[in-house]
Amino acid sequence: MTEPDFATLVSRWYERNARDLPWRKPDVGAWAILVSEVMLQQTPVVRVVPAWEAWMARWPVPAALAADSPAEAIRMWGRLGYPRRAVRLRDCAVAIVERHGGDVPDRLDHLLALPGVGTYTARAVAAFAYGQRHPVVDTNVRRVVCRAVAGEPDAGPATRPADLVATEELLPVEPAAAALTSAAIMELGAVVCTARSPRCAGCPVEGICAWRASGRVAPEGPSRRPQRYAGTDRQVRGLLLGVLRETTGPVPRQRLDQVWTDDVQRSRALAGLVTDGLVEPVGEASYRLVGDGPPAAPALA
DNA sequence: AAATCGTGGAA
DNA sequence: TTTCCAAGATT
Repeated sequence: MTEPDFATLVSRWYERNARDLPWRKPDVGAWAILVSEVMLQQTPVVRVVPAWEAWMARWPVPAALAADSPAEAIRMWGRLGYPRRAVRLRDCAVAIVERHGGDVPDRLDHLLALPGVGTYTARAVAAFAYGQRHPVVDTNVRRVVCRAVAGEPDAGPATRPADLVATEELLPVEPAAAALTSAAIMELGAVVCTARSPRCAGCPVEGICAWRASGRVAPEGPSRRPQRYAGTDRQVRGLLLGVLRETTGPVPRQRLDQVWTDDVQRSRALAGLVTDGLVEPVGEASYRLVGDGPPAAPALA
């Protein structure tokens, strides 16, 4: 008899240890999966759970979100971060209604064509919602595969085609089993094979992990580029949006001016929010979240 | 292809 | 206190 392979070991572990997340319930549809995947982009699970519950209660189908305003989507997004995702998710709902009759498409190419849906999210939906056999590679999977298979301390900065290939080779042939395996690898990276202090004791693949076998060599050199936040345009955008989010309708520019003293930076941040479709000018000296109120008066004849 | 884009909690 | 980083996408 042969030893269980990587996919089998991780899948068995997952079946006993998977977290009980709401979007993993057996009856959730593709829309629920899609919403969760977008919210989880760069945002921790613990913060997503309540936001996802509220979002799904309000907009249980794509058509419901598509019929509401970007402003409402931005408000419901709350403080999940990267609020462009809220606008894109609504754009995505509109596209699903227009192109696919209101149903989340199951084809990878159609998914990839949706706003805010990239390589990871498209594959995640195809696999987790529709049970298709596609490698689903996020930062967790990249790290796990990089360590366990290649024996390297860390993965590259972004998902590359080689990562998809390396992951695909680990998946079982049967589509449902492959999808389960992808979820399992992701979960392993999230709770066991973590970035900072991996808990190798209790890892289901400790015995066949290349990184473990080589003594868990540390990453070389100074880590990645600094990720400072204070004083950046991002912070200013966040402050501006915070005011607009908590106010209904137009906000006088004079009030927005109070969130940041540097005129140049504040103006640049506000212009960026407009460019990104989050904010729109109203009249001469006011701004509001996009669609937050009646549309601008049409030109009179 | 490197930069940009929020937020908050834990180490 | 500072630093790290958490299911990426877009340009």
